[in-house]
Amino acid sequence: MATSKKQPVGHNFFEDVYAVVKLIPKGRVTSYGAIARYLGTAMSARMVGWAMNAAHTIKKVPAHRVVNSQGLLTGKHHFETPNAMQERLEKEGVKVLKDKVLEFEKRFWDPAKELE
DNA sequence: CTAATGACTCGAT
DNA sequence: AATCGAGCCATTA
Repeated sequence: MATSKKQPVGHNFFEDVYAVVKLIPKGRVTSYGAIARYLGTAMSARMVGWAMNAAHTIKKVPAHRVVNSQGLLTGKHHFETPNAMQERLEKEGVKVLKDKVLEFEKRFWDPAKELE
């Protein structure tokens, strides 16, 4: 039991990103670059976004809490519906106006600092 | 192997 | 404010 290896998810890279995203407190958001810096030099902001693309397939990651450095919901087009991302954020207490997180700096959750 | 792409970011124009 | 270019690195063709 539980000795199954060769999981379809053989990429550690993605799991690292998922782990951080899952740790984002409810009502908070973070950016791709922040996650990238926390994971290290082997990571780049683009890769985080790329990992999220796979994450949406798995659907176990609160990708709606990840936005770009401007607080814009850049990935909303990758959700089931373009509104899904905003709806979920508002549902958690994060106000979004025109695809942008309000009080982004206050909502911003930096893993490099919070997990320090 | 090379080339192109991407849910990014920053600085310059 | 808007646009462009370069850096970034994994994934795919």
